[in-house]
Amino acid sequence: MEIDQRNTPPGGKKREELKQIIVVLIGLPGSGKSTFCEEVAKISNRPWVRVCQDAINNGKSGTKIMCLSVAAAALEYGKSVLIDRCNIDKEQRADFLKLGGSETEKHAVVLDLPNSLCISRSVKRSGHEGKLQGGRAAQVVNHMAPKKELPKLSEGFNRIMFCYNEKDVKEAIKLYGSLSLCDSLPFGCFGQKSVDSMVQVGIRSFFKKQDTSGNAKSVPEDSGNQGAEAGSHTADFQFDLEKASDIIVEQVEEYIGRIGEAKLVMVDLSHGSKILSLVKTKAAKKNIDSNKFSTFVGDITQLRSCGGLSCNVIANPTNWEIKPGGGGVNAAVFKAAGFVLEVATKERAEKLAAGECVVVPLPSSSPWFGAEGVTHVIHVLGPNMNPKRPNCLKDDYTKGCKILREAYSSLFEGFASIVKPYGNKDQNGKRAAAYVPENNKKTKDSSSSLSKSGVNNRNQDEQGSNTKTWNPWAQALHKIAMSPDSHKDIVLEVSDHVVVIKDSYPKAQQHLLVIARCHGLDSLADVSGEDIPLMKEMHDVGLKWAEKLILENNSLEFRLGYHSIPSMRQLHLHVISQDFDSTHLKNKKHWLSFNTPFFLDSVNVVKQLEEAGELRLGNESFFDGVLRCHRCLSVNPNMPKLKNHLRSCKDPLTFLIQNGYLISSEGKYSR
DNA sequence: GTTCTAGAAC
DNA sequence: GTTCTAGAAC
Repeated sequence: MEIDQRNTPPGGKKREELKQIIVVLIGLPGSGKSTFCEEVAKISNRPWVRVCQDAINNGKSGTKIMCLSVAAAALEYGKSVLIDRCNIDKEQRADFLKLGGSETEKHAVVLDLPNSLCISRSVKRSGHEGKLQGGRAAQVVNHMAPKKELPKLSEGFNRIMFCYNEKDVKEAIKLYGSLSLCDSLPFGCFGQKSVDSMVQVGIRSFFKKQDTSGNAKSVPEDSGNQGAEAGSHTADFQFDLEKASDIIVEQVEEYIGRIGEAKLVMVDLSHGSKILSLVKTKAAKKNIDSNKFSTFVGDITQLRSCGGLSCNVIANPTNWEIKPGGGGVNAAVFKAAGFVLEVATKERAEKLAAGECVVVPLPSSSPWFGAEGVTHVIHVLGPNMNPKRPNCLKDDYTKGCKILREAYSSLFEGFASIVKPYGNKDQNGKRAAAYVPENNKKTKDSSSSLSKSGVNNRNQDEQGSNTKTWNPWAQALHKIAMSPDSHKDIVLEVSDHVVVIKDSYPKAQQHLLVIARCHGLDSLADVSGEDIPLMKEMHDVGLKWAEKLILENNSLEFRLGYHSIPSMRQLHLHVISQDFDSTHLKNKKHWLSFNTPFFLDSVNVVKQLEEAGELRLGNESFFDGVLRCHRCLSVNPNMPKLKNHLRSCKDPLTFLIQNGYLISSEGKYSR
């Protein structure tokens, strides 16, 4: 099931690789950043997303983290991104350079127009998104101007373009606006005046932190020095091992009954780990079921690929700022999970106090999600007994033990909250496993209390349909599948294995359901490898109907997929046009259930079953998300506004096209 | 899943 | 005042 290569370029040429670019605009207020972005987007046929800090918060000014999050999502969806904020110094730019993959090109466009021009423009403008206008604008520009710092390739940019006047800007707009999907630009610095002349025009402070060595070091490697926690030492485990193992076993014993069928495994990288053997012995003494709690020697970041263990949830002994660094498990976890974990973490909590934890659902764009099947990371902060680190408890083991106990307790509470809904329903199904790294205690204290909002997430895990009771209103599809003859008025097609109907409450112009007729297949949770032929048949039937409907109206585009956790009983495939133009599309859940990873594309479901033999399902935490347009990725404040926006947004569905998920008159799946 | 509606948000 | 959301009931 691969994309039909014939479809994409109309010329029949083999599809070239799509080049994604992140362009970091650099310039004072009034330098023309927003105009640059708007002009480029206007003339370009490439899917640009403008990430504007002045308007990112429902049209109001937002935070850098919001910008990072939106930019990361846009890149994930195959868009190129324009970062429309001042990005005046290296520090401001650094996080944006970590976005995207190694294939993503990082460009800087410097709008270094005269300060006087920036000021006069800012003062005069009205209706500015960031409300920066009038006299205050002049103040801000004057304040900001001395802090300007010239970007360098060594920061991580592939290309830097300097504009000093309106003519330069126009040329840059033309250049970026003319880039088609697969075009690239030469790497290097372009248009830069000589250093001497720059000093002459009085931008001396651009050199504030300039590296005079002339070395253009590769920056991406130095991620270690983020935050106070970074250091050359690995996380020194200086908690008394006897005491620690007592507490661990005691806490495991207390919580093991509360996590249903889920399992706990404690992991250490080193053979002959003292803490592992102590815990193992003590757990055995207490007759803790070794099927439910075990120890394991191996790399926590590669448990599935190298250890053969299928785990969803990883406990991470982090630092108080919940940031990468430290060199131990924490550094490894952040590295394996990628930058999206940092973004997802920041959205849930800024810092942790000792003994606290935060549950972070891992975005599906994380490499760890795909490679190892990790769905959640629980960051937890333990007590610090190392005098070389701040907030050392010295030898105060009364306090230390209390905090360690709290740390494990909150960790297991967090884990239980993830697995609870389905964890104890299934007898033979998949399970969520929490991994408790050995050096799970460390470092600093923090004064602020943590928002534990992250703890209320539910996990996909197992939806044991054998035990699930379905409400009467949820039985309609089941009844149709079991006796299609009694529903001839609504059945479009019936075969031995499937029934096709129009959805009674279509969420788009065209919305069909391909329902499996098999007994005992209530939802994706019941599907296993043996159902692959059925799933393929459902896909083919859905595809056939989509193609038929496209023949009748070639502007329709379709997506085929399943809800991770359906409301209606009986496995059913949605065949839904991507206009989402329907009076029945009413609430957030309607939208999010089709436009987040809660919706699983049929091709991907089959692929996962073939490759892994089991499925990774989405969970209901996606329903907490924002209402983002599936085309241009803009965020809309409520459903009516989103629906209004959808009526006019014409951006291509790049993400779906790229992944071969979209069925349109332009192309189709191979069979 | 939908409908209805109280009350929150604007 | 109107618009919009979200929870209860089915």
